[in-house]
Amino acid sequence: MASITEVARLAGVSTATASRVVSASDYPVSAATRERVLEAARELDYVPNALARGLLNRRIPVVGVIVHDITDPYFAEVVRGVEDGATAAGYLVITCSSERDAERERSYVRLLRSMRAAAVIFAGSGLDDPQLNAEMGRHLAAMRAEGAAVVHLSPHAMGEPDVSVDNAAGIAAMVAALVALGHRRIAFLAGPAALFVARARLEGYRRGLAEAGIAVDERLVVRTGFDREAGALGVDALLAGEAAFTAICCANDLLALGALARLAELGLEVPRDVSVAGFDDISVAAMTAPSLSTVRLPLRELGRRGFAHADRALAGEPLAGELMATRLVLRESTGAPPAEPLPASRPQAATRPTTRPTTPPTSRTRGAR
Amino acid sequence: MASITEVARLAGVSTATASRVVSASDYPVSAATRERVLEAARELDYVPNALARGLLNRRIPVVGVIVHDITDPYFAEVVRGVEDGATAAGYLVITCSSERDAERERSYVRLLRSMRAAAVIFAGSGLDDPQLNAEMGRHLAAMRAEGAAVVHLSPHAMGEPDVSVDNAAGIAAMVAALVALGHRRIAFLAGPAALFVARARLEGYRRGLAEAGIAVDERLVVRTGFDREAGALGVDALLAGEAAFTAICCANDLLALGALARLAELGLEVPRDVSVAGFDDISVAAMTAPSLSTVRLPLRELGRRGFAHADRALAGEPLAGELMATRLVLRESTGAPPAEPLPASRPQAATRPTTRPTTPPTSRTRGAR
DNA sequence: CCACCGACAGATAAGGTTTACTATGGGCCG
DNA sequence: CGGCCCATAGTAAACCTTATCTGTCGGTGG
Repeated sequence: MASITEVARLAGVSTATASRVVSASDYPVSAATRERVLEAARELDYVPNALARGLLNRRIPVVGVIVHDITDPYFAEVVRGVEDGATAAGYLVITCSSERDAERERSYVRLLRSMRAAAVIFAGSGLDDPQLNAEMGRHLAAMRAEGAAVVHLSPHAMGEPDVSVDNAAGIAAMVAALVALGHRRIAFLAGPAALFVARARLEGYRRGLAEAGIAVDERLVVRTGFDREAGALGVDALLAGEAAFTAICCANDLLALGALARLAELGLEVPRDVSVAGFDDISVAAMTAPSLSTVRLPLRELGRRGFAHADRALAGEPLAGELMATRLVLRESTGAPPAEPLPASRPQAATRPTTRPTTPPTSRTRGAR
Repeated sequence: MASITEVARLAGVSTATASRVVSASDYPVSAATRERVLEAARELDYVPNALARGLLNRRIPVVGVIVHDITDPYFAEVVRGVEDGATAAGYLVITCSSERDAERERSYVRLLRSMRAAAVIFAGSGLDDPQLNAEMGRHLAAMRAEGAAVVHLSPHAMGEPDVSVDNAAGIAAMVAALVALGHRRIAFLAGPAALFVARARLEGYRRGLAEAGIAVDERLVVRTGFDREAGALGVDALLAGEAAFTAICCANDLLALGALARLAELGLEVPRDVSVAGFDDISVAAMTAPSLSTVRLPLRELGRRGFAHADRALAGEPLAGELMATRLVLRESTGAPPAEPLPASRPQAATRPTTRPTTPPTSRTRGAR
């Protein structure tokens, strides 16, 4: 592997001169010398050693993005947005998928710190775990002190996100849309209680109902996970409960997709028997049957602005938080409420078969419930 | 930012001794000294500088994964598999999304080379572009010469992939399944002609038909892109043609999803009027209406084995190519062929409306065609 | 009792790059 | 015609870590 020393020797100049040419410094070098150096570099297939450069600059042009799960379309979109910005600015993007494991997240942050990454962008929301957050807080403070940028794109333990989406307003708008369709009894699959972003969305649900003058029935608020399986379980929990509902509003699309699948299994038709709404508008949402009413988040743009924020921080420019608007997307899964709300008084409707029935679910009529 | 020099000074030892302790070398250090050093490191919140280490080792514990598009679920799965292996082995994963831009891919490879990445894994297939591949070939040869591992998970210009999936056999199996259902006239949406993986799949299509004793009707082989939009266009092209077909086999799931959407728009029912099959089994495939018959690829495992291959290469162990089997997944989009094959003699069925009609597509009966 | 060995610690070079500082001319102003 | 500045080139230090080599000291075998 050719080093700059060899390039310099071949060109018959000092390493300093060679460095000035290949690193495009503004130090004056005569045209003839420059050409000789470039020729030598080409000859030797010289590629500068980013490690040596980084060692000197105390920083390497890399930004790390920490996501919960790279196979989740939400995060994939955000990462892509970060890449848009970062690549244009000459940075390389390192995607770190924590698999929702705090230990792994911590070790990624440590690794990024050890390689002097210029910035760390947290795409996902933090968990409310005091001990964990204390240690993470120390790490992040140290990174900032060392000149790196730290950006949060979702609510987290250390406070408000730097760039984010108005989660609460988005859910409130969806609740308002459901109310406009005639719903008064709207259930909410709230996601994990410890996840800050889920809290923000629950807050939006409460606000939406409050603005419509509807009291919150706590029995209709179901704590769940954040994936499809959790959506199915949430439906089961609602059907097993006593509180009536005509619509299910979900804290994210994956929950809604799970709810749709479970409702179909139970022979309930959407939106005739119950309306279902999601949040995020991941690309699948338009392709299900029925297609999913949801709230579109500008995820790619979120990633772009997240990087832009980091870039400004690195340049020492003044920073301001940003909150991006969401957009309501009404598709087929929402409609007018049924004459008679769920759940009907059939407790076994809520027991979940452990294996999927081999016969396709028969379409039950409402009267059958 | 504390360096090992400061740790050593605080502990009252030389940098050499401090290094031996913090880098877990097997050089003997007395227990008392070791404890003093560890205490000092804790005190100063010392994090070793990966750049300095890499400069010395001529390699940094990072593997780069080059994908076409990180938002494509296919690649997201593969990346996750690579991460599984890499994280366990102490490597950090850099995901590089080339956005199918050759220039960007080249610049990523250059960047990875410049930071002395231990390995580069190409998740996607190469394009048949001789000039481009010549230059890429030089880069990769240089990287290998410098001790880095280069792994291909799909067919590419430089020959067979190192670890891959049996694309041809998978498609052939799907063709056989369609034949078993009674289909004889099976169309194929083949993807981009220049993409090596698309060629392998086309080859599988030909083989499948040959094994069933069916001659290939070249009019039924449609060159397309590799995304949903291309699937819709492929359906249009088939309907505009003269050759009869009762099934559409697609080179990937995104094409099949596009085909399903377009067929629904045209009022054709799947599988009653025509069967549709995909390839990859991305997670959406199970959630569409009708759900998609497809071929499951062990994508996450592909990523894992891809890393394992790189790891062996770095350890200097002997290497052997691996070809992983696929699995047929028959869902709702395939069935017995209709009595009368498509296309019916209505040429305007193939003209695509530029905007989606505002009224939902009415369900036309077969007799209406 | 001496030579040697093992356990441990320190000094130093090397890895590749950039940059502040130094050096050498030639041209220009006085 | 001499001093000075500018353009250009070279020298060497610094970034941080680790491996190699050297040194010391207590102990052990002959």
